[in-house]
Amino acid sequence: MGKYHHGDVRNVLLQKAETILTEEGPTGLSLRRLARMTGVSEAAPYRHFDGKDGILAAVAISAFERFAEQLETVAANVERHEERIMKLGAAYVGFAVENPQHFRLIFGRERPPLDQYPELREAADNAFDVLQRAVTSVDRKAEMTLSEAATAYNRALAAWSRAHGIAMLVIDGMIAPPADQELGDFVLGLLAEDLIAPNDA
Amino acid sequence: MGKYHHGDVRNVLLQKAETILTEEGPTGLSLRRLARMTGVSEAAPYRHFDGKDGILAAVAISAFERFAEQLETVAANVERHEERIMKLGAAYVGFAVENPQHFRLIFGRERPPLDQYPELREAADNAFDVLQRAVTSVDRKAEMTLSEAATAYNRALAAWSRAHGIAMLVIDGMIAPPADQELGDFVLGLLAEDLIAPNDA
DNA sequence: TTCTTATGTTAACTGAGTTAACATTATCGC
DNA sequence: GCGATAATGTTAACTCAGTTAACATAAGAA
Repeated sequence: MGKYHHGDVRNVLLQKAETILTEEGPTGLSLRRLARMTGVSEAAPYRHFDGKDGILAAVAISAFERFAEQLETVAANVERHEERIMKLGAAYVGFAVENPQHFRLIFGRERPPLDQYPELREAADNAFDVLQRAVTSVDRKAEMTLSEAATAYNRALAAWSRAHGIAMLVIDGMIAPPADQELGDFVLGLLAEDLIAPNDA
Repeated sequence: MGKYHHGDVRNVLLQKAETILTEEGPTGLSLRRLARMTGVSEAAPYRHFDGKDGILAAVAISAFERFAEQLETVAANVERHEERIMKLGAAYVGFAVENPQHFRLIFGRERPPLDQYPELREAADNAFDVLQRAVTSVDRKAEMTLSEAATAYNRALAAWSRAHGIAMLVIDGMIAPPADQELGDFVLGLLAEDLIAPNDA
């Protein structure tokens, strides 16, 4: 005789969903299990979310928001352009390492289709905007020629790719920092590796 | 009254598994469906594979092999070290773009655990060896100091990360070549972006 | 108060993974 | 050739997931 309308089911579901996602990833997240954990009937979640994708979308949205916030903070607090790119990359990888499941959720194939969740699309766009602005904005406010702009854009993409690749390989356990090195230093080292001119033959 | 022992079930299953994986990814691949497509009972696949992970492992192994082959071919046919890294990166991304589902399978979280499939581990290790050898081997066979070796290793990781990041972002639809550019040129451009010394302030 | 909406319930359907129990065919030692 | 054994196939069942329909009750507006 579960009491009807305890009024907070949606939030509780979201909360538990966060927990499960963090611990086991989207595959382990099942609506039935969620319902059981919440002490509510197995169909109840459907009153609050548009099926499994719906709940994943909700979680993904908040993940995108945290992600964007963290990047924004870093970007806002570093003056030099190069340093900003580096720190941003480190923050990018840092988020991935601290929240691997969320990172996978927002980038991977399990992410609900953006077309079907406008708020999700918005959250995603916003996060990428933060990234892009932070990377492309240069210190001096000189006007750029078209080709300079193109170069800046490509450099942004290249930087993003670099961070993304490191993040992915690290959370998938393909590469790891050597025993005597902190993760942060390791990442910064890798990011720097490409910035240093390899002007050998 | 399906005839017993038509003798090729395993291969047919693998074949169909390839097809489904290519078209829909690992989620769409179901043993029951596979069995139905093959015209065999729904439990039959379990005689040939160790459950779903087993069949995924088999597919992943062959994917790793193709991947390694393609990288090897590229690495073997380019003399200059820098050019080899570039071409290798392009091939890496090329494989991902041409076989996105396979690429995801061998790198992603759906990949069966390496611990449980020794042949899979072997295939994986082999592919990464190819990569690493190709990237770290330098033209001149000078002996390296320890710190030089460490640098070379880090540079290899950086190059790998770069290619991996581009591959991921492209197959996940996060970045795309501009309309007037071929994918290959686009990728080479991004790869080069980091190799060119950005020696501005 | 009564009508409507939101939110909860139970029960059912579908489809997946997996296993057990059983049946048939190959194959190998004799 | 023949019989034991392994390999390979079958059916039937179990569990769990997602999802929906039909129904019940609580809250709030008219």
